[in-house]
Amino acid sequence: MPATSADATVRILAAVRAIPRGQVAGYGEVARLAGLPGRARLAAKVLSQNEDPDLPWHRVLRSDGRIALPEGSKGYREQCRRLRAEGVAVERGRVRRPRAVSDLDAAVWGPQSP
DNA sequence: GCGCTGACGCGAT
DNA sequence: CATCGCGCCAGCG
Repeated sequence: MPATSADATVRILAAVRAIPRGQVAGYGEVARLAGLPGRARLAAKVLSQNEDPDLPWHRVLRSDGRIALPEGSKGYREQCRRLRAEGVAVERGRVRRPRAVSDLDAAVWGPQSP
């Protein structure tokens, strides 16, 4: 577990960066992959504060596949746009999961990591 | 130290 | 399948 909130932030950002292009993950998933089970809200907070344009924050959604940002907001439209640009199908503010997120475990922890 | 707030999650209805 | 309610965790005034 992270000793400081700064560590947690770094871990969460790392987990987000680990999401493969064209795939999506829930806030809870991201937090879990970051080694912070149950801190979905923290993951959301971190993303809301983030300013890095290279960070694939748009690949993070609610557990039900719904876009978390308020519909019609700037960020909402931006997220839709970026997702579609990656070939992700977005319908009625929701994302059709192209694939399972289970692959992320290997992407983050590695195939041989405990 | 306390209460409010939020880019959340999940079971119940 | 769409909603509602309650629980959770951190940040902030």
